[in-house]
Amino acid sequence: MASTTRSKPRPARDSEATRQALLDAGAALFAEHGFDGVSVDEIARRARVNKAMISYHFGGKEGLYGAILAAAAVPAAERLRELAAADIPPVEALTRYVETFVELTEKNPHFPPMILRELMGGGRLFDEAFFPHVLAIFGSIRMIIARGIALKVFRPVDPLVTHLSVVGSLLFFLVTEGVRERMEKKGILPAPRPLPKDFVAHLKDVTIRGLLAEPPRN
Amino acid sequence: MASTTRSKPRPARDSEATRQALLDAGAALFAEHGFDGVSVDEIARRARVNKAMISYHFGGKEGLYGAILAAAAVPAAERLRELAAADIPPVEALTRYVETFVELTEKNPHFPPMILRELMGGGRLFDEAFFPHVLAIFGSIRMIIARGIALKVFRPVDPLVTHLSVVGSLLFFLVTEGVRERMEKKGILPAPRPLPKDFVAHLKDVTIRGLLAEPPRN
DNA sequence: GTCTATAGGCTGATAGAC
DNA sequence: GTCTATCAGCCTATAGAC
Repeated sequence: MASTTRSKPRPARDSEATRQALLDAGAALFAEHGFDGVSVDEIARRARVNKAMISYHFGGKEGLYGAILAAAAVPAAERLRELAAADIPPVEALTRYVETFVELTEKNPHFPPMILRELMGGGRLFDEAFFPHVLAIFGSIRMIIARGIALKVFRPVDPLVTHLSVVGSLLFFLVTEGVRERMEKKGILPAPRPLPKDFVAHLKDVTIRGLLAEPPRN
Repeated sequence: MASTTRSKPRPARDSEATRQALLDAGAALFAEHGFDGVSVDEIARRARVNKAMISYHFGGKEGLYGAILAAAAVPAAERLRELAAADIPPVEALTRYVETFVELTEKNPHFPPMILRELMGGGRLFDEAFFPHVLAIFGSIRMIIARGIALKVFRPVDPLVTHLSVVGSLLFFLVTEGVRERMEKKGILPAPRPLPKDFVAHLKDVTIRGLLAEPPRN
């Protein structure tokens, strides 16, 4: 795994670096413009790599796209699934879910736009190995909410609807950071640009208040 | 406005119908696949119209796209702006905002995906006549929230962050109806598919609880 | 207003040299 | 593993007949 040690005769110079450059360039471009909005020439240029390498390493444009999606979805699904399975009080679990989600997207800011595009579009990769991971990511928070209701910590809301509203507002916030940044530069943002941590704090505050069976003392 | 009366000599057979067919077909396809994911051939085929008509009536693919976006954004912005300007108690205004938003998208289900794609993407049409309307749509709810805070009906939350979370979850719900429909058909949806009215009810319930200065009696 | 035919550019993929 | 050269296919736009 630690790549070529530079002493053996045959193996190549830098195969892993090429792969990674393509994954990085592709993620940024696909997130911003969608699968159809990006050409393999652009990706190769940005990665400073020959475009034939996309076919060589990933079997083509679709293969690269799928690899990028999986590289982000698999670890995210794993961490969030663990969190949902752990025996943590519902309020804390919900909080940690949101924090973990944001933390994951700080490592990989291109994941939210890509997954949202997949949810909107016909669903290019929705049958393959990818779909179960999406289910895990969304299912985890749904389970946390359902558990909170079962324990009577939360009011008897609909878990499916509730998890959509929490994850939805979170995803929306994350995918629109770019617009706000651009608006701020133009000076047309009506208030200081909120940081992810501000949004997380708000979401925790308001949704917990909205869900709790026993309203907090003000 | 009532189109050709079929008696005069020169005017053409059905120009308005052609325009409308292109607007309808384009809206459906752009919403599902994005600007780059759709070819003018597909649009023309779906509209049962010759593709040269796109250039003739709208000056090209981009022109059609802009016309579709404006046709939905302009009336929406107008109605929501009125609502924000009216002197209505904050809780009711917030409720009506969400209801109006959903009602507007029932007339035009392709608007939420299109606007979300615009917000994510580099922003193809973001400088033109279109941008002010987006500002009005989002600004209206921000104003309602700010008013609620000023009147001490709502807790002193950040209006910018708060309106993002409300509109965000709403938009997310609307643009993911397609996936849930497909999942339901496959039998992999973990609960009965929530209708827009269920979601609206939930959003009203939970956000109002989360925002109110005086928590409601349970 | 509508349609056919076509131009000209760009797309993704690959064969074959190194 | 990498790169160059090249291909066939699709794309949008338009000139010109009706």
